[in-house]
Amino acid sequence: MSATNILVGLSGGVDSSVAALRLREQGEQIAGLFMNNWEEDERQGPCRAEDDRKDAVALAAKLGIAFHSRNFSNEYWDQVFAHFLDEYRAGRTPNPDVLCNREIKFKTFLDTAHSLGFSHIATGHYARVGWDGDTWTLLRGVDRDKDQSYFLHTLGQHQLATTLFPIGELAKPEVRRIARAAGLAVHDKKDSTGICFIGERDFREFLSHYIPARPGAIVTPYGVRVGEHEGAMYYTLGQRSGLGIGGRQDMPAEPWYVVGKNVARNVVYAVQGNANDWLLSTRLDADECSWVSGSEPAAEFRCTAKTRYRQPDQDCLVTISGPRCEVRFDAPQRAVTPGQSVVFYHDDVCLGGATITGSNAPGSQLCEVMPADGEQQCGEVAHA
RNA sequence: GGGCCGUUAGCUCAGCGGUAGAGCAGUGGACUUUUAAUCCAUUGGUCGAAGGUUCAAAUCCUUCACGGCCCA
Repeated sequence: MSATNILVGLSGGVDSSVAALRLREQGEQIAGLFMNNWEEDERQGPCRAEDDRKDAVALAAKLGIAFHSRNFSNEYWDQVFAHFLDEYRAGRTPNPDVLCNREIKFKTFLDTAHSLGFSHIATGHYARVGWDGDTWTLLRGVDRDKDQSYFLHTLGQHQLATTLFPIGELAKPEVRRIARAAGLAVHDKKDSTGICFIGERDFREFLSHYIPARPGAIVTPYGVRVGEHEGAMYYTLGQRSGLGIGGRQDMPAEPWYVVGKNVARNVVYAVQGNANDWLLSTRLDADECSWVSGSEPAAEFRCTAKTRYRQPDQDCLVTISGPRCEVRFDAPQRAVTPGQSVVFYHDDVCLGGATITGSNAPGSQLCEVMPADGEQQCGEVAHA
């Protein structure tokens, strides 16, 4: 690769550090940019973003490259977080990191790089960019366990043409080994998890700062009140923890799972057993289809898909209709959740994805099949 | 008024002479750049109360309290 002018997104973690290191060793002209996209409440505790920033600064110094810093928190709030909250209010379960990549890392950051005179950007994602002689392709990271292509499925030709993923060919242990060999202080830094830029949180507590609690009933699909929740929008399909439902007479001693919810009536439906039928679906509907190549592979095609991150690929048939698509799975899927992304693959190639709007899981039909008398049942159970 | 059954961790229950267990819930950790799931670990009880029998009682006896059912 000829010498290009690359701006590397530095997070202060191992992955982006090694990404920068590799480019540097390849003789590329690079600079680093650290972004701060979330203003901490900073009530107490050390500010993690500040520590990360120091790590990024130290790395840039060690590599002898220019260091830039930007605060995109306004953009993050407007383009990612506002939508994230709207989705929760509407009872769906959004995926902020998919949006964050589309709106911040591969838009705001990319634009910033261009305006600073850089031709390319690079990040520490576990994914690869390919060229098939005609179009750019997005490939899974070689480390199947860390692959992050799921979060990158909204990238298109424009982004991939100017993006490098220097560690996409590496496995995580190798990345750490390289970091240690190069004497990078962050070689054993813990992987960051939680929402990108926001971090690991007690999720319900975090959400409650933006969406006020609204206690209501947890009900079986048959209308039996089995517990109380803090607000239907705080729960997601398939969720077990946080329901607080103990033993009940005449019911098996199995854990309870959310199988449906009705935000308007503030009811959460729950059933016992991890893989109960109420959670299983064989097809889903999705909207906002986006294709890496720029257009859908065909009006109808077979491929594999993930309905959530780190899920094994599932065989399916996709049927396109405009911006929407329908996905039929060969085997039933558990807890297909509106708001999450369904991402399509042909082997290692990520074709694109879409936002799930609904499925044919019995539990997800509960809102509709609980009409007038259902209303009554819900009111009844409130003081049962 | 009489009879029977029950009262053990937050919840549902097991233990039925040698000073307590399970599932669920909860908590912590692992995994994980969403939310989950999953896995591992773990907190928690003066066994309704008071007497008595016994070397020893959650376990036997008596009384009381509170539930539930049945007969009048």
